[in-house]
Amino acid sequence: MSFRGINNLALDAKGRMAMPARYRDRLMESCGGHLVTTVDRDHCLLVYPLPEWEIIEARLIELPSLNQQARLLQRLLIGYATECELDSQGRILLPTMLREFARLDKKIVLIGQGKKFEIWDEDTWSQSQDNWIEKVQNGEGDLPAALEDLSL
Amino acid sequence: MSFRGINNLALDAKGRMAMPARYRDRLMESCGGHLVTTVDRDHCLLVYPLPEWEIIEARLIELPSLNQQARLLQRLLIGYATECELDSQGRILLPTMLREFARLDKKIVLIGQGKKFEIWDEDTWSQSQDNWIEKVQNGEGDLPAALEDLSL
DNA sequence: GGGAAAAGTGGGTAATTGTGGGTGATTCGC
DNA sequence: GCGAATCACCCACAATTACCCACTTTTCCC
Repeated sequence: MSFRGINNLALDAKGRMAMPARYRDRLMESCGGHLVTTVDRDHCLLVYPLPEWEIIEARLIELPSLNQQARLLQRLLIGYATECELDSQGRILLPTMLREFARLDKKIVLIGQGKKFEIWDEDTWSQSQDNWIEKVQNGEGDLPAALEDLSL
Repeated sequence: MSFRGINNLALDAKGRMAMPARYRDRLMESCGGHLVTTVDRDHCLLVYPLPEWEIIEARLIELPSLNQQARLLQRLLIGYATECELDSQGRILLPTMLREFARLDKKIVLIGQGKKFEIWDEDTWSQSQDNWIEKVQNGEGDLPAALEDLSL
């Protein structure tokens, strides 16, 4: 069972985000409301249920330490990873450092992405999106083999 | 058993679409009225029975996370994917964000496309159609291998 | 063609959800 | 040890959503 869907939300003055009600039950079941938030290369935030995060983290740690790319990934993802718990009203507090990293203003976008969520600043999201659609349509960039014969 | 046929429909003031009656029985059987709506690159919406969608989604999630193209596709398709249930009158509510994405006005077109449906804004639909026919006639664009030996 | 049934359309109400803010407790630094 | 800042919980309001009912139009059958 995976997370999907897009939500327009707002941060309150304290930097809290209300997790949409439709996800809450599932989150309480799968991780007791214990979440981990970290950053992504394209300046958005990632939110994992703790157990899922631990798998990812383990994989990251095992990456070859001498590889430059691997080290950068480790520093970003593990470095910024912060535990956040759902409060009694189903909100999580996003730490200041993470909000700054993703340049989150008041209006944000939360999207389900399978095992995780992504959080975007609304402006960043809509700007990037126009870009993507263009790119995807023009077929810019290399298609991984797995995509070549994807039938929707 | 696949969905086919084209339907001229209208959204009501709340953004709901009445699923044509001839599909309803089949939809109730195959997924209990549990549908998933998401977006497509050329600004229309896709509607899948939940089980069908889950297959697609699983494939998308397994794509390599470091590939740019794959991430874009995931964000669009999984990000926008929203569960919609047929209500007691056989309608589905299309979320505001999806309606905006596909620029749906009042008059829309619903097209059966095998395992899924496509929803277009009526104007977008008729314009695009003219475009395509022209392009196909002029033989613009490359044919992927799978199309080269397609026999109609 | 007339009647009945089904389908499409519209709207009201009540419950849920998202958002904002206040207050007390705790923690951290000085 | 004290003050300031932060954090967690509580309550309240506003907007949205889901559910329900009623009306109009079309279709199908007799």
